[in-house]
Amino acid sequence: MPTQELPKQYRPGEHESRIWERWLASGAFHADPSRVLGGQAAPYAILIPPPNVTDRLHLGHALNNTLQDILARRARMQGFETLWMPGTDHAGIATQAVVEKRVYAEEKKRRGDFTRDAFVARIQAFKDEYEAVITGQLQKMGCSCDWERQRFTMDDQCAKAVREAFFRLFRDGLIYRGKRLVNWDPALQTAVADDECFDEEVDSFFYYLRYPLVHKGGEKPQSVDDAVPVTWNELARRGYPGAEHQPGETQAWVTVATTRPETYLGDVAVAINPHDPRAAALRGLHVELPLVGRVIPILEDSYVVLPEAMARTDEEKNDPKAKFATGFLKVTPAHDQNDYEIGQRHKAEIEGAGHAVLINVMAPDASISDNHGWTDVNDAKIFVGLTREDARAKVVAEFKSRGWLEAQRPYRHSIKHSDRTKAVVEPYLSDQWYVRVTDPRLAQAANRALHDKDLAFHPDRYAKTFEQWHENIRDWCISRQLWWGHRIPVWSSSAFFSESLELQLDQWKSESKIDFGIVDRLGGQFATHMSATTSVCVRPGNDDVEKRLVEMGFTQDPDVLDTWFSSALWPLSTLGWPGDTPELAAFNPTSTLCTAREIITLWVSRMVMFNRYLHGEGQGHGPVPFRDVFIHAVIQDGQGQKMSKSLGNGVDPLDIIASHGADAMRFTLCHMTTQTQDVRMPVDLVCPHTDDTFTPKYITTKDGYVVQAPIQESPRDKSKKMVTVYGVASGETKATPDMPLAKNTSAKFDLGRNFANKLWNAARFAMGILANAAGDAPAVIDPRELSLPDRWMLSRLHDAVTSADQALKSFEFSVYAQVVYDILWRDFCDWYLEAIKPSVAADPRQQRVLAAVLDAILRLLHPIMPFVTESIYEQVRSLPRAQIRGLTLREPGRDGLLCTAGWPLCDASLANADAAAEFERVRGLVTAIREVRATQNVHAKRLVTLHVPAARMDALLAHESLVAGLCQLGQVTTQRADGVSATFTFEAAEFGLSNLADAVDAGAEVERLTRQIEDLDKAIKTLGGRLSNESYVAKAPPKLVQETKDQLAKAMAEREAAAAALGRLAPSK
RNA sequence: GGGCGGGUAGCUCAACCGGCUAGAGCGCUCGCCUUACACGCGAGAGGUUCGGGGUUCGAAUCCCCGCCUGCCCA
Repeated sequence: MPTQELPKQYRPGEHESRIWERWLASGAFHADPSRVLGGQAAPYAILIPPPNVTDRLHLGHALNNTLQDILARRARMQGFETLWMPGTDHAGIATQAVVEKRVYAEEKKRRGDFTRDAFVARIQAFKDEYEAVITGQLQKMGCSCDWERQRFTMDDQCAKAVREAFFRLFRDGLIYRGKRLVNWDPALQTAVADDECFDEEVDSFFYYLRYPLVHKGGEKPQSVDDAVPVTWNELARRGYPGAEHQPGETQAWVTVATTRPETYLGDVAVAINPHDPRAAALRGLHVELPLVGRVIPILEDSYVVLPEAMARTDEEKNDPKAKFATGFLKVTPAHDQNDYEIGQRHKAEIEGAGHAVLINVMAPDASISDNHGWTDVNDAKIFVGLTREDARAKVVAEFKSRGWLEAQRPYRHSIKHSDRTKAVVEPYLSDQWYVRVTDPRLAQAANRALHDKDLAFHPDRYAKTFEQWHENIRDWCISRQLWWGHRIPVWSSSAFFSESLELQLDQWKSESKIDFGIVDRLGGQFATHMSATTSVCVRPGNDDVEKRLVEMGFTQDPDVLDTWFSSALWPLSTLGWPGDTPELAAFNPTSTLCTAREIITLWVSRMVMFNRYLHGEGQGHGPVPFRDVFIHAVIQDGQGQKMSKSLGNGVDPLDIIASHGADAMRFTLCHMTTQTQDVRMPVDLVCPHTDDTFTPKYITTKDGYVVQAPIQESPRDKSKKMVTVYGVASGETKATPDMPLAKNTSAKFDLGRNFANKLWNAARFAMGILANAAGDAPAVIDPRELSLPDRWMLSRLHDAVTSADQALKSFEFSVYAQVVYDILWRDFCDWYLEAIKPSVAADPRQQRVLAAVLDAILRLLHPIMPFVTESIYEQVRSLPRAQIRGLTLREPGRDGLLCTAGWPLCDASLANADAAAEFERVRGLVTAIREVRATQNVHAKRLVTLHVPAARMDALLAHESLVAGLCQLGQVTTQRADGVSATFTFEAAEFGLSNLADAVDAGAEVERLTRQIEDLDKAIKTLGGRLSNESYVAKAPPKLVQETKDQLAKAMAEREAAAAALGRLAPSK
């Protein structure tokens, strides 16, 4: 295409899809493990953090994937066999919830109206839809993934890995069944997820219950008779504040405050804050639960809220619970999440008192029951069988009648309810599966990777997050009461086994088809007696065994695995594990993982543990899944709120690609990725009716978030409306033909758009020169033979490549963006192109340098702006070339594509300090002349005359035409300017400019010179002050002192020259 | 409660080991449609580096105290 026909602006939409097709057709992104295994290339692999199929990607994902693509493309150009593995995550809870909502909204049907298989099919269809959307988004962004290898965490290959991993962990005793509190809907008798609940304020009461104090009896404390009452007199002796005011010889008590008195049946302790003045006096004492007779310890735990009167700080005083608190908290671990944690923290003390930490006093329908873990019922049998509401009334009545109810105060608070049934959600103990990550082969193995330097975080402070997580890790609950996910591969039976059945199971076990795990909390490994359950895990690929088990009366666990279980296997499953595949051999361990902070514990940690446990020699000694983990910033909206689906403030990358282009988006995102800061992204809307960009109206949600109002008016025509992403996401509005969805945009991306455009035009200009140029140049050019601008440009190129290499090596993405910005715009466009304009048409060698430098810059920019660079490269490639000694530009490997060309390599010989210094002088002089021209309003085209002090003429002569071209000089002379002229100082000498105009604005000159003198005076004062400080001269490094002296001398000389010029202009001053 | 960040120009962010008159982009002011680019060119204005103490010849940078703010884990 002739250059003249290239449009003046780079229009991304005209290039992106064509370039994408060329890339795909070339197979450039497809990795070949055999090249690694055959030793022809070193591997470089990145695993995509698989996005949830729940929703479209937003700008946070765009950032995440841009960074990965930059790393992948550069590695590919550097000659690594590069695999960027793409895929998506099934995101169990989130996806199922989204589909349930959608199905209800559209068909008014609930999950229970479908069979499990039918409903899973609906989710599957939803997943297919969003997987396609996400893939499209990534491809539009230019992501150079190996698309032929795309995976999904629930596809067959990943499912096999999940089954095998579960089997091995189960077999090795690292998976067990245990109890945990879940949100329980007693009406449906099922667990519900957090996002299936809503909070609602209800009017209720705080009840104040008195528990009598006792000394625990002998070795069998559960025997009520052994407990000895504690009297107020005794408490007074122990220093209990206020005890002396109580009737001395009667039994003392403590008062707990609770909103749920019926749960007292399951209390296992009473807790007090260690800072409570009463704590010391109570140490070692117990209380006896009324009617139940259970003797339970008094614990000290700082979770307990101090009553208002004892609060030590305003913060404590302002705790809303402080008004109601007594300082004593009943601890019911089986019926309250916070109490559960207190129970875990004080396990030993509670068990030391002779009973379990978890005492469940309810049946699944939330009625009081002694069949689900409660044994010491005693006189409390009067409550058994009551509903939780009736039980509450009766507990209160019983306490009251015995004088144990101290008070009852109205209290309004919010309570969790089930979406479906509106029933109050009950924290309820249920059976769950766990991975014993506390085993040293898992958690410790992960930390060892850090200490052995097999694994590194960037920035490295995140290593601490990783390390501390593993040090404090708790076993991982992996079961979820959902339908969407990997079904737990365990079949159980509580039946009595015949001998032949046992033989059959043993046979399968010996063939490694199944394994027995830890069966249940009773701990039986083998269950051949009635009360226990036998659970077997079936290895993948034994469908016949599964079938037979069902025939024998076994049923498969209905739960599915936590999504993170399959994500944790991502480095293995995507590469074909448990198969012995070339991909696995070539690319695991992978090279770099790019992700966000909160993922360190959720995902990074688990991948490290599983890879080390399951791969290679395994058992915690296997390889790490990746060597470097880069943690990048979080993109917030304009208000500093994190982008999220629920807030509806996520910006679709396709919107930005539409307004600015993919390259502009990528460049800007990369430019924002500094090491410490999260980034804010204020967005505007594009009116779908008029294409105007405008700032939307905002509203504050009831939760206090600031979001775009659901409906917006067109700025030019108020009658035209549109809806926002928030409006749709919140369900408040819907897009219609009259009211379409408005796209987002942000002026932030102008940076990248302008930069892409600058590159486009620089290339357009260079092509214009080079396409028409004639003349022969040597095939090999030695930089030493070149002109100053050429030598300088090559030296700058060397510096830029070195800096870019360093920046990317240390994952400093914004530095990389900065470096390429400066080399292209500041160096290549502002100075180099301007400098060679007069000479390049007639200088074939300079033409070769121009072509080579442009080519090198395209390569340097390709990872961050792949589309525009590839488009330009289509033409640059065909230019006549010469080898510039010291600069290596390897030819493309496939189809002439830049994405397969070599990363620029600059020999140290290209660095040229002399050329840099010399060019810097030219630049200084040019800038000084331009400043005078600007002050004097000299027209851009007017050629002015430069008057040079005779002593400086020789130095200048060599670069006269260069300077002349850069600031429109007509003549250069050693004669003094007479008549209409201006003066300026450069390198402490006085220069003149004439022929500026018909008259010189003396006032402007005086102002400029005066300002200059003021600046110099300031500098002289600073520098002089530094030198007059004896300690500075004595203690600072001599080099620095000398530097200061030189600077001072120069400033003083400049000041003198400027003052002289000023004196001539305005002798009176 | 534990851990990790941030507070620098009107805005968004830089500033390596403590050392350049604290930089860049946007915005602003002035002049230019200078045949690559007005998504541009040239020239400018703009900062008590959150507050207070300390260490040092020298502090945006290190230490202590305080204030504000974000995130992760519990």
